[in-house]
Amino acid sequence: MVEQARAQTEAAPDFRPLYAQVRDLILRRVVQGVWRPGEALPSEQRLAEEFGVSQGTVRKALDAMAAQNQVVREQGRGTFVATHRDQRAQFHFLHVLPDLGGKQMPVSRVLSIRPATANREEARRLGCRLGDAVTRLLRLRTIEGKPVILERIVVPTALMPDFDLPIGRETPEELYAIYERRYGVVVARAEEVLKAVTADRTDARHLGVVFAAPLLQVDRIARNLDGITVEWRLSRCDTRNHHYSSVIE
Amino acid sequence: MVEQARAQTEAAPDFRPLYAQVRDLILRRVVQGVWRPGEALPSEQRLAEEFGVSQGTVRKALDAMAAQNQVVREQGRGTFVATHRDQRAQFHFLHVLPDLGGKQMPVSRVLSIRPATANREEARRLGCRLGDAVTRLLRLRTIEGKPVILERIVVPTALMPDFDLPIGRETPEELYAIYERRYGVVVARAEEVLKAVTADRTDARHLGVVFAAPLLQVDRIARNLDGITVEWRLSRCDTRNHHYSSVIE
DNA sequence: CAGTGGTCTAGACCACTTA
DNA sequence: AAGTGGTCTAGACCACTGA
Repeated sequence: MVEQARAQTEAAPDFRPLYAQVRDLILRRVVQGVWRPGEALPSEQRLAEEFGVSQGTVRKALDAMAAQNQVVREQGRGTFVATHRDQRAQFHFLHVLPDLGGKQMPVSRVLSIRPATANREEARRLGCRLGDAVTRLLRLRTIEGKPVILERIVVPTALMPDFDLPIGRETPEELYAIYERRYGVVVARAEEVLKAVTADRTDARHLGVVFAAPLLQVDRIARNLDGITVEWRLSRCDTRNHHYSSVIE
Repeated sequence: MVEQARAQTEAAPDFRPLYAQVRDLILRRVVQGVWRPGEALPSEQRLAEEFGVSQGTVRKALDAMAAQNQVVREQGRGTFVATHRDQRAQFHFLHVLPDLGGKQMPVSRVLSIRPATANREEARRLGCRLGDAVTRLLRLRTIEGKPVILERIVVPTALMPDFDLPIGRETPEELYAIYERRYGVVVARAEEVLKAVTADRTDARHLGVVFAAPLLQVDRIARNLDGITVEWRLSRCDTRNHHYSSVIE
């Protein structure tokens, strides 16, 4: 197995546990698009034969991946590459919910979308160079008819060329599902920084709050399976009737 | 094993996987204080013999518990009941951090502490009856010398009788470590609801912000291993130079 | 029915800690 | 050296899915 790993990854002996090596080999193939989101992986037995390890070792690798939402396992059916086009994943990155009433997907409308070049802050946050091509997006999300979240989104053109969306109309698909379908870019992880801020004129107009009203700001960096930054998103939320939900366990 | 489980839990056949039954048996003993926080559990082999299952099944149960931070496993040493008196656990429930500069434990000072009876809201949040005895606590936390978090904390007297703390002085120990040491109450899980609010007079005075300044409010319900609510905490944070950090993966 | 993942077992060897 | 958890294997049987 170590030999096989070497053959595929370029020398460099690897003394980590076999299951960790197997996990990374599978992950690499997912990143390369050998198996696309939503598709089935080969069975544990086939993977074990291919990698020259026991089925139990493959199982441990896949269980670890399932724990990180990288694959989904279904008894009797198989193991599938995680996808945002899937009910399961819909709410994983959505933490803003109504105070009363259950989970419900917000309705999203694009206010503006246009190509630009990364300013200093965008370059820093996206990990690209100053002046690199990006797409800037302003989006309003409403929950149960009420405007709740105003989002300023920046994506690097290098990863998502010619990114465009219809303006004004309801966007039928989740943004991360669109990244995935159009570009094969899979958001696997996000880091969020939350602060309380005051509404500026733009916030106030779109969210229907008074100027300087308190808003919850969510600053999110989204990364793919490789850890590459694929989006910077700055959301401002009216939390009078909604909240950000977090569980620690 | 199913028979043994029955013998210990009172009839009721259990068709769940063995490892899940083993996990719950171990969890119950931890809740009952058979093994106290920080203490070592018997080895996998001993537990396997006692429960009449294989070592692999006990391992799967303990691995699942370790994944939920209920136990800590150390190669060559043993498996230990999780404790808040432990560097590892210190930051698990602390999500408010300085924007610049690494993690650092806040300094906590009690402003007031007094017994009371649960009002309607407290009873609802704590899951106790209106008028039940509680202890109310007002606490200020400073990070790098700056006041950052003002906390209103309510704990049920039923779980933590005669709860008291010195006022004004720096509290040397974490509150959850105190719950654990004094009462054997282990906080295992918390649900947080975040909103942006405006500072009232009390907030403004203690946090050094102007009246109506935007603050991040963190409303937390803390539960023990059994899911019993052990604390309601309403924190208001000045997020001008600090933030609430959240990772989604 | 064949094929998949889920559970459970038994045993081997390794890495690490403690004495 | 003895005891612990960590890794890896092999094989059995079960529960579930879909043709």
